[in-house]
Amino acid sequence: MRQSKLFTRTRREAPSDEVAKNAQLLVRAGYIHKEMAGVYDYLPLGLRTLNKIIGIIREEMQAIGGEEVFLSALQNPEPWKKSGRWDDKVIDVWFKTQLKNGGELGLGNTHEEALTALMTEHISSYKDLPRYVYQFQNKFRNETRAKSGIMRAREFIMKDLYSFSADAASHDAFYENVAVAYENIFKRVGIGAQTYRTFASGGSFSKYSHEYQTVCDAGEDVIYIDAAKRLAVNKEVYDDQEVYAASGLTKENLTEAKAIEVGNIFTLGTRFSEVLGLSYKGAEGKPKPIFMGSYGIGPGRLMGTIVELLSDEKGLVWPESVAPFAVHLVSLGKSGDDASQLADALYEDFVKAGVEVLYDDRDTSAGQKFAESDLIGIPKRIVVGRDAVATGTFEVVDRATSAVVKKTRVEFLAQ
RNA sequence: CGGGCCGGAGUAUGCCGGUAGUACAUCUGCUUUGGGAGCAGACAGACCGAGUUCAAUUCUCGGCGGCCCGACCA
Repeated sequence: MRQSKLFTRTRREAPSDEVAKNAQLLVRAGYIHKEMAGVYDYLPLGLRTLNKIIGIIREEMQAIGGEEVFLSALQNPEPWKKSGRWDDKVIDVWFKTQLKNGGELGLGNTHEEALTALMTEHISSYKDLPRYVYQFQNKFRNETRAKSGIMRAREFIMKDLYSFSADAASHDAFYENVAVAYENIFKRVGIGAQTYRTFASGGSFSKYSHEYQTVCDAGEDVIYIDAAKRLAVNKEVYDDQEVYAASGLTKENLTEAKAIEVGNIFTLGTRFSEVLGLSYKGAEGKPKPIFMGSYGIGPGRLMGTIVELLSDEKGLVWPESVAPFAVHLVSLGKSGDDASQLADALYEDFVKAGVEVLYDDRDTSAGQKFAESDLIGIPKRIVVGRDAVATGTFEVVDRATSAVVKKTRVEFLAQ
């Protein structure tokens, strides 16, 4: 798209009320806007990156047999009362509201209840199993303290996957499939090397769960890592001997680090299926509760994590896989002159070739364009100035490494 | 939820119990155009309420909002 048509502006300075690096840079570059504490809007560039992340997650969910749905954010209290989680003392982050006629509603903070209740209409036999259902939905959590920019928000998008299996053994096999899919996701968005499968508390559901923790000083969690085994232990279970028995880790070999929880995988067992009546008939005709799991990734938090890890003093630095555009075409010409006409032609070529390109066609100074381009963080910058007009070659600058190569228009078109 | 700090043009910030100053952004004109250009001009501001005072943006209290530390995070 043409940058002259992009409504967002960049800022030279970070807002005084943001300390978190992710929020400072994303606000400065015009990716997000803060609506209130813990509530952010995604602007055109930010939405493109968010959708890239969502696209990668979706591909990996499809690859392990996930079926995508979109459940409502408004929650019927009934299934929550059956599971015992409607009470504010049980879930302290509830946002609740009323219907005009006085009935109560909740804003979904997770979807185990709603989906489990829904699936009772669709699963009744062992022949219907397994089922893997996921969605991208906004979650609402009335956090007592929102913090860290988009990392811990009160309204945020979450990919939540739920598995419905016949028994623990088939559940365990799928659980490992999800683990592989998650590792693919983190690798593909550029944080694979810093992300560890981490043993964590299972809460009220099971003995322990797994989190995916990305090592980063901005993180809220403390983990203990065995780098060779690519495994870690969350501080909350650091003193739990069962974790070491299950993981094969040795406490003495672990090193401490701060980390961001970018995903989690949970065994739920029959905790929800039993109270909500989700069962199936086996071959012998007797009803059995379905064995469940739940698996979350917050695409917004993932975006913030990528910013925390990869950005530099000049601004954002996106991996190609999640960048809002593949190419930032920067024209140094003034509208109508040779350089500008050359840039226009190259832009048209890219558009025809299906290359995602942001074209800075504005009449502003070169310095401002470069500074803004660095801030926005698109992986490749192509500069069209006097040199390009004189030599027919374009300077291609790599945002991450600052490496420069020269290419002709023919070479671009051949790619 | 406990503790601390903060609230001023669109953004960032200096000073101040007595005419709210600066930079950037925006608008106009001229000159510029390979690293957030220059000059001239213009537009634009004290969260809400109460109290103290001759006088409050400034001090005090309350509310609302924001940030940080801690607790919490199924």
